Amino acid sequence: MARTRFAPSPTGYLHIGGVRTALFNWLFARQQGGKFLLRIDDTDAQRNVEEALAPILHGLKWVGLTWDEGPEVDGPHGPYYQSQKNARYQEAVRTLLDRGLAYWDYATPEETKAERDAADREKRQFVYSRRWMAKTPPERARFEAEGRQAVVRLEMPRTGKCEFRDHIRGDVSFDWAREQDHVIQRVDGTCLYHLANVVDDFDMKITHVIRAEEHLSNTPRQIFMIDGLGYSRPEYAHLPFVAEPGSQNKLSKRKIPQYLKNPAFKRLYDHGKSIADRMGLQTSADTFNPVIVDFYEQVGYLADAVVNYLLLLGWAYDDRREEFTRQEMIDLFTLERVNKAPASFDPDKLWAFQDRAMRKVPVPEKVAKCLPFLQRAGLVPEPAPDAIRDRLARIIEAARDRSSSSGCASRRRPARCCRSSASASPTPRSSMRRPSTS
RNA sequence: GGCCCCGUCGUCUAGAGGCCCAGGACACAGCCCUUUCAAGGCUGCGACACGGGUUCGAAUCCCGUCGGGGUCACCA
Repeated sequence: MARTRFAPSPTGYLHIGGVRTALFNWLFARQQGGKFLLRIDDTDAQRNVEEALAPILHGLKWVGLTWDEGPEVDGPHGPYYQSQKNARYQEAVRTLLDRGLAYWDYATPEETKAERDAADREKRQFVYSRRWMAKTPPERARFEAEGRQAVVRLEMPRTGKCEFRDHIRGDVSFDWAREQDHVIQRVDGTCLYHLANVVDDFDMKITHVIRAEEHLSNTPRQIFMIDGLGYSRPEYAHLPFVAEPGSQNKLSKRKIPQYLKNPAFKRLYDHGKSIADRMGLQTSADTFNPVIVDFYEQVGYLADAVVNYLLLLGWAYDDRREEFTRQEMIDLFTLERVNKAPASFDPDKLWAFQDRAMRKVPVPEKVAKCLPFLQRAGLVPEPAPDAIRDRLARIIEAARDRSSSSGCASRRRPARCCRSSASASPTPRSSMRRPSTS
């Protein structure tokens, strides 16, 4: 049975690219009749894991990517937080040590850095001298007598190649000699990401590792541990990045000012901001940001439209079909059809999906969807009187095409939207605009 | 810089040697429909990074170049 996972670290927000990674994992698991798990990669002990995790769980729920095992639902292969598994990781480290695949290293960070710098200066590849390597108790005792403390490093091969198959990239190979003796356990005994990752994937019986391309070059060291620990290798699929509008750079939540120079991105942002302002929402870049999924929920997008758009970022079914229901996505998705090149985020196209999807929403549902927005904006009293509901329904009914097309593709549309959502008078006109985007 | 990955219209993509002087979608322009604005319909603009091969034939295979990205932590 296929088991996939999405393993975010608790950063306090859910990146749109992360949603896509989660989506692909979810689709694959659902299609195979397998399980989709959520695991929290918090080996780097943080104080407010709970607080930093909440937005991520919330975002996944909003887009409907439910997990079968993980936080809140738990499961038979927990815990699903890496911070709770250090003993288990140390056990794996011991195994690697026992098998001679890892060693105690007594170099200080300064000494390691000095070697690295020297290699840099001489323009050669850095290879650790293993000068402070200790593999036997006497060696350890000697270094410890000097007052040194040890980390555990992998003793990586220095010849040969690491080869593996990737569902998206085909056969990939790396020279072992390029790999470093990576640290897997810190001086304080806590373990690092790669080790934890490998152990968890094994403990959780993950069969397919579907993750972003940035992990492609991390794969050899993980495979080294997987093989060393006697685990079986999962299948891999390294997804291309979601790139910035109009470029190949990885989309980043910190570059909003730069993205705002892109007209389409600016339209997307301004439209959202005008709605947020009208409702008195906080719009600092940390929370209100089109690179973060929350943005779309706050502004009133349809989760299905966002998901449908994201599905097409790096994946296509054929040369015609672009709209899919959840079930169709599940039935039709294949890793083999995922593109290799990075896909840049196109705000206009996202908007087109939202617009089209909105037109299909029945009036009563639209009323229900936009009511909370009108209320937050102070245009409708909190328990909405029936008279207002009726009137709202009639407004939306009467203006259906218009309101659904207020999100249409014309350049002026967003501007008009903004104007109307910002307008204070609860006239039919102004109140029917917002629904169109809610 | 080393290594790895990638390279079809502005953007997302279809294309697995002849069906392609390259198809669809978004955006853009124009026309039709329409009391208006939308929606819808139609038309247009617009790409195989470059150079060599292989082949009767290449976007598709091979080599090189160029370009872009990723990665090289006691981060994840």
